[in-house]
Amino acid sequence: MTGNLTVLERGGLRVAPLLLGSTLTVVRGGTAVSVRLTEVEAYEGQRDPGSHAYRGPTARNATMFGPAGHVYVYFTYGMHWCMNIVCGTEGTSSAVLLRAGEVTGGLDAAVARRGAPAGPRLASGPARLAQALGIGAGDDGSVLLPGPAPGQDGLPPQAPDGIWLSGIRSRRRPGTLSGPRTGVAGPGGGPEYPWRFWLPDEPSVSPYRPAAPRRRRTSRL
DNA sequence: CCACTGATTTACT
DNA sequence: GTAAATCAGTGGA
Repeated sequence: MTGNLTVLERGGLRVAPLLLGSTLTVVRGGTAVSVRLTEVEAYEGQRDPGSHAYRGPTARNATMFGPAGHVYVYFTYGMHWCMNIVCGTEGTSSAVLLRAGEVTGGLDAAVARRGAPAGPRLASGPARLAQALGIGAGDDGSVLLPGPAPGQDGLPPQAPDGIWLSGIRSRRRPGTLSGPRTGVAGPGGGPEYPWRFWLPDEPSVSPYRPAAPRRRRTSRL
């Protein structure tokens, strides 16, 4: 199974459910961590009020406007990194946010990075997933490589640094669930955009949470 | 279990 | 100036 990633060009909304159950492996400095994806969200560029690309290209979202098969990584809330896979044709700014997964390889490294015990919460939530994988500053724009990483599935080890995706489906798995996106403010977070997808009966799937009500931050008197 | 709060920085208005 | 595709901790039921 070589991994043909041309399916990503179909766009995030079509691709998101196909990513469920696939395996993402990140190799950094000789350490590999793998997750089996259980929860994702699609973002559809300038036609999607919930997307970072809704108001057009900026320095931050530039990678989203590039070709499919690259990684869009953004920093938010002053401390968290989140990871997307860019989909669609170049210029459409479509992407899929990777929200949760089950750690299937490199458990010790994932536990060390997270500073949390092994268990279903280790990579449950987009920031936890990115942290477990070692994704952060400098990974935005990285290329996604097809197929299992070297060292997996009987391949010889000694993988160079890289991000691999294997096992993407060509058809949506029956029983796949969907609903409104988590933490998205405004109309993009409503039921008109049920673009969050997850697998049933997976403990790593994060609980749904509506956008946080605006909390007063300055001048508390 | 649930509700609420602080953390902490960037990008954009 | 302010909101942000979040998370960990606290306190209460």
